[in-house]
Amino acid sequence: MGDPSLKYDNQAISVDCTVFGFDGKDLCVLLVERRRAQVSGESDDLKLPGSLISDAEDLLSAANRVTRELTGARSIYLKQMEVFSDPQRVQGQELMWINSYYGVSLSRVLTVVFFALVKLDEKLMSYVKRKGGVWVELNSVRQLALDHNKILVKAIDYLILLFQQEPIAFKFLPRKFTIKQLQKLYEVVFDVEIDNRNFRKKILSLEYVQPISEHEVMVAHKPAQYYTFDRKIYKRENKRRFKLGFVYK
Amino acid sequence: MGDPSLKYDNQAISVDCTVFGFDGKDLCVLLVERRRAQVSGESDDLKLPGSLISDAEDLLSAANRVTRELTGARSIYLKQMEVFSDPQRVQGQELMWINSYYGVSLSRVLTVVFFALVKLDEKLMSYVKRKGGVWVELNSVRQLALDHNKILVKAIDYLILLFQQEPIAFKFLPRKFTIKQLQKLYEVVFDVEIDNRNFRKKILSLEYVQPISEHEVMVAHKPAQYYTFDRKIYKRENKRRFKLGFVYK
DNA sequence: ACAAAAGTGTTCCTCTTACACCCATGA
DNA sequence: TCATGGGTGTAAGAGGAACACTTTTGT
Repeated sequence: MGDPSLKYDNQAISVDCTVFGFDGKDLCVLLVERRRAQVSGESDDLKLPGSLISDAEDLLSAANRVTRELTGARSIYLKQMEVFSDPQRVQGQELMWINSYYGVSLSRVLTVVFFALVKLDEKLMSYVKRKGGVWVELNSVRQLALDHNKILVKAIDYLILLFQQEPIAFKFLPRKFTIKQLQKLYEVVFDVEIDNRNFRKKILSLEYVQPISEHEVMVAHKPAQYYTFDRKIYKRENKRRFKLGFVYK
Repeated sequence: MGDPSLKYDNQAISVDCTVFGFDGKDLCVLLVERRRAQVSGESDDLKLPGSLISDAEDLLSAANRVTRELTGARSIYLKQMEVFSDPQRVQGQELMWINSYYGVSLSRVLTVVFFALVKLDEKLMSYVKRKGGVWVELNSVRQLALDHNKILVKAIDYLILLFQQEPIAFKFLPRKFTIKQLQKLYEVVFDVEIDNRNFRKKILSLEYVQPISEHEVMVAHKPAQYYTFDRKIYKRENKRRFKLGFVYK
């Protein structure tokens, strides 16, 4: 038997999702209002969408359930990020709220944070609005419920890291996009200005970014070429050749 | 109240630790024998060290507890990796074993995998041996208990990824090491051969790897210079300048 | 003197940077 | 015709890759 001085019961697990979107200008995160009718007076506040998980589901399914309910989208890019496990992370009023909301009586809740990326199109925006979600530009996020500010900070770091490891930029953009849109996205994520000639060269050298025979229409300037991300080519070309670059600087 | 069709009870969380070490020649992982006196006949098999977590501890503390018990070492590099949450990941005999071992009755167990690196010195080796742990060279790992082979595969991927992001190589090596030792480590991790002239140049260009006034002794060849990892310089120099390299290839 | 591993330099090539002007369109 | 953003080329520099011989020690 395990160490008898330890107790192994009464813990619950939730998922919280940090859903990011790019509106062409800024990075936004999806938040929901916490309904706290049961809890005394305080004004409602914002939190990341989340849920306790049920006996039968794994974490990814739970995260899919949460994001689907709020956005209507079925195939969202989702990645497990980190577990927040401080036994004191939820207590007092916060814990009471969870217990009353879910009809349970837990003494602690661990949360597994998922990281999600969506394309912010009209359809999705209006679905989210109907469901009570709000998109908040990252620099405008104020105090969130629970420890969700802390979670968001880590998720932003993780976003920047992932951008360097996988071509996830395209998860943010419509199927057809211009190089300028892509550049703007990189500029926002890394908070830098990028020379567009160099950026073009770089992107055009990636074989998995393919021009399509379509241009912008109805714009008061030279219409931009549309490009598309070719997943098949990416998968094929993705063997990187040997370089000493893997030695950490 | 949450979706009343879901049930939120009877779940437990464990940590499992993939502890890696480098013996100068190979990468090894720390395994323990599962004692299964209670379970019928089968021969004991190997697993990753782990434990259910208790009500009062967070995950990192639990991982520290597990690794400390087995290695005697107090300050081990530990990093949370991934949660394995398939509701069916542990069932039947495996689940019975957990329930009888810990004196609980759970219907599922999630596990949070931690990733750990240690310096394989004499003291640690003998402590581990006394505690019943074994170091197994990565290519010699056979069938493990539970889903631990799956976990190990992910942990190895993660090791390779981390090597490119942080200078964790030094966590494997003694305080003073030779460039050849460091090179061998990179060769094993990335499974490549590295030209030693180029590798030297690269390492000597890193200001945080400092020569000390000490050389190998009692070797039947030109004694190698010892170097050391200077954490302070690393922290200071760690602002990388802007490069388009962040655009994913 | 020999075996064994440490240590050293140069050339070529690729990738990154910095930088300024013309082009196509709608209004 | 003008305002707006799209699209283009070149030269200089930094870093990575390929490559073979000399040095220092113990035996």
